[in-house]
Amino acid sequence: MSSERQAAEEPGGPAPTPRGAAFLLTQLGTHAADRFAVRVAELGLTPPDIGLLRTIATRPGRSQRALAADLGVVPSRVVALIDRLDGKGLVERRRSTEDRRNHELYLSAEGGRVLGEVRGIAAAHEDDILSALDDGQRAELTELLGLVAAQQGLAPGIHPGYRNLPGGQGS
Amino acid sequence: MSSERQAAEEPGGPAPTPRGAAFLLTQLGTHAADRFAVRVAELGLTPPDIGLLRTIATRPGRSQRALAADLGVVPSRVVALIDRLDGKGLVERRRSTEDRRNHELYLSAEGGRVLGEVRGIAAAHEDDILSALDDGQRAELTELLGLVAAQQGLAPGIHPGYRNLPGGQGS
DNA sequence: TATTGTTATACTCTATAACTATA
DNA sequence: TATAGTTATAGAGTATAACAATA
Repeated sequence: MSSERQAAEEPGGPAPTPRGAAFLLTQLGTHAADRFAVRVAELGLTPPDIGLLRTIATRPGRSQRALAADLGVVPSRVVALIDRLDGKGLVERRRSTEDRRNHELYLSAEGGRVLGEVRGIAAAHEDDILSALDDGQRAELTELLGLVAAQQGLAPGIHPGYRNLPGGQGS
Repeated sequence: MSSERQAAEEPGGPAPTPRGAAFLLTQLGTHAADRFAVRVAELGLTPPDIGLLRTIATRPGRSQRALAADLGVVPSRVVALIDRLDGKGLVERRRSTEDRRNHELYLSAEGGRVLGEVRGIAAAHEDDILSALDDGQRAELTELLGLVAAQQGLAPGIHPGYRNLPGGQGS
């Protein structure tokens, strides 16, 4: 926040709150995540569920271990997440015939259908969040965010929220 | 995500992961929050701590109840957060002389000093996150994010992460 | 002996509800 | 009776470590 003003030197009013781009990013990122969570909750799903469905759809037949590595979470957490989706009939575990220790993960037909619904929800969500901007501004914003994400080393489509870090407020 | 492609119709490769602006926002927002958390951890503070320090600095002398309302959290949570900061000597609770039920909240001298350090950290954080962009692009991004934040009704400087919503992955 | 998936356990964060003191 | 702050408790989420089956 190179343009941030200091509190003690403002006699007229107290400390300004940060409005730098980094703060705006976390503020808007949390807001967008919250809104999306509300939307997919109507399907009985949580945002982590969605991430799993997407990842399995992208590369079907992989093991739970490999999925855990992709997402950057511990294997035991994948167990609990898959249990949920398996119980809902959205994901199937199939014992590998090559190595019977492995579970190959696949989306069920119903899982594929639900993921299609999620795509519709995501599109509506995008329109909602960006409703302040016209098409040109949306393209501009998307390009700038893409540049930042690439430079910061964020894997396309993998949400860093699967990682384990302290806190949660951010600036 | 109006430009999102469908998985089943891509024979060459499996489902693409979302790259719309809304997904980029949550991805980058979470990433920026994580990075900031790591930075302030060196001061022994968490991101929620920072938000409290900032809010108290902005409007000193207010009650815990009022602070809870500002941040959108339950009063009992403010108790725990202030306990932390009080124990570190950064915040002072003073019994109101007008209504002895109230605790007026103030930053200690040390608290003000630490908040100054946080401003430096926030500036370095901003430079880090935006290092992919030149000055013109940073201004452009900040303006676009400001438009979106205003339209979405986000209060300047108040982090929505203080709210209580399900999930955490977002799109 | 090493690896996959699982279970058992503990820890952190946060909300709800009951309680104390002041009004 | 109502309100400010506090304490006690419970629930969700997630990690670590021990375990069983398979290699």
